[in-house]
Amino acid sequence: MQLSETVEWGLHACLALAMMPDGARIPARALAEYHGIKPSYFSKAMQRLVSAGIVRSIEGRSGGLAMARPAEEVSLLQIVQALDDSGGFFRCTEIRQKGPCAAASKHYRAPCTIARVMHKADAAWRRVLSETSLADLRHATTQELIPGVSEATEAWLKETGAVRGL
Amino acid sequence: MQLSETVEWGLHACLALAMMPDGARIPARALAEYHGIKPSYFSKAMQRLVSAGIVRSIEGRSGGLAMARPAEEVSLLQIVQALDDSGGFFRCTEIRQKGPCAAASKHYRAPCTIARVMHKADAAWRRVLSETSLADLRHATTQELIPGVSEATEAWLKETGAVRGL
DNA sequence: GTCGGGCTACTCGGATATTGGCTGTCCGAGTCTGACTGG
DNA sequence: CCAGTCAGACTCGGACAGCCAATATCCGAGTAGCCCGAC
Repeated sequence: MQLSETVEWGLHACLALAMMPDGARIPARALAEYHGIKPSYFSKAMQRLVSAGIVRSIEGRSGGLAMARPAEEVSLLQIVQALDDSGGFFRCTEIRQKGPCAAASKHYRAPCTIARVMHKADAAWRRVLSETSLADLRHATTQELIPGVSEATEAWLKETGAVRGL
Repeated sequence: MQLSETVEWGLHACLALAMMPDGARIPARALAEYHGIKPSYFSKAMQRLVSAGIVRSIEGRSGGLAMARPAEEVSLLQIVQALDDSGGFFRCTEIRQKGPCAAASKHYRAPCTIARVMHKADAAWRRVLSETSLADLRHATTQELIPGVSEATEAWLKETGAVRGL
């Protein structure tokens, strides 16, 4: 089982948005091209982030995308869940109640032992992601820049005029 | 995103097998019926556990399934990975190297910050499951038995003659 | 009575359809920009 | 010179196909047990 590829896209996109100065916005098409992603499906992922209140979309001719909240108030878990949420990896279908030897459903109040362990693992996974904010990610990324990328990015943004609102 | 339903089946099946006395075996068909699962696809899940070395299959007329190893030596992670393994939930496709502003691939030795956090979350998930053995699960289950199920199970097994090899 | 052989029934294992959801694409509604026109 | 108006182009958002993997099913190869017959 694997997370949707849109999760990776959304994380990189949010990281890029969080690095832009306040008030700036960039069209989804340009953001996709910058990451080498096909824009059509990428915009669908951004839609989900918008409806989740993480990303803000500005319409119109010089519109684009921007973070809706400060990076400090956005956890990676929120991003991931907005893009690929099924309420946890493990879903207990209560098969212990389904066999020919099951008791009355009245007796199955507490979750079964298997579900408890699996949900504990799910919680551990979510915990790591909820404890990391987008600002943490941004800080770590700026600490280990790849040589030349910042300059190339700035030049590319200037050349294409993708960033607006400054 | 969600784990395959076969994971739940496999966990319950292994728990049931681990509760049987040594030397006993039960056909996959009976094990599926006991859990209220359609046998056809269930057997495919059991196949994977067999090829992973977790479950042993005895062929022939009075054949069936049994644990291949003691329950103490089987972690839940092994069961889950045998049934639904994709090498972790998050897969980094290195999109940071794919845009028009990427540097030479020589400079991307270390994993990117996003992948690092996601892999850390994956590790936390796997850790919980690797620290729980099937014997732990069996112990916890016997501590909180549902009233009447043990008796009904024993009667059903005797009635259908599903268990062999005693 | 005992041993051997063959038959039967039952098991697992893999080859084969089917379905649901993620992936990928497109076009329409809405809106901001910018220029043009009139005062 | 300035304000109002209008056309234009570009944006997001949702509706519409395609494809892959998980699901579901079936049948065949193989084996252990059991019955029968011969010695």
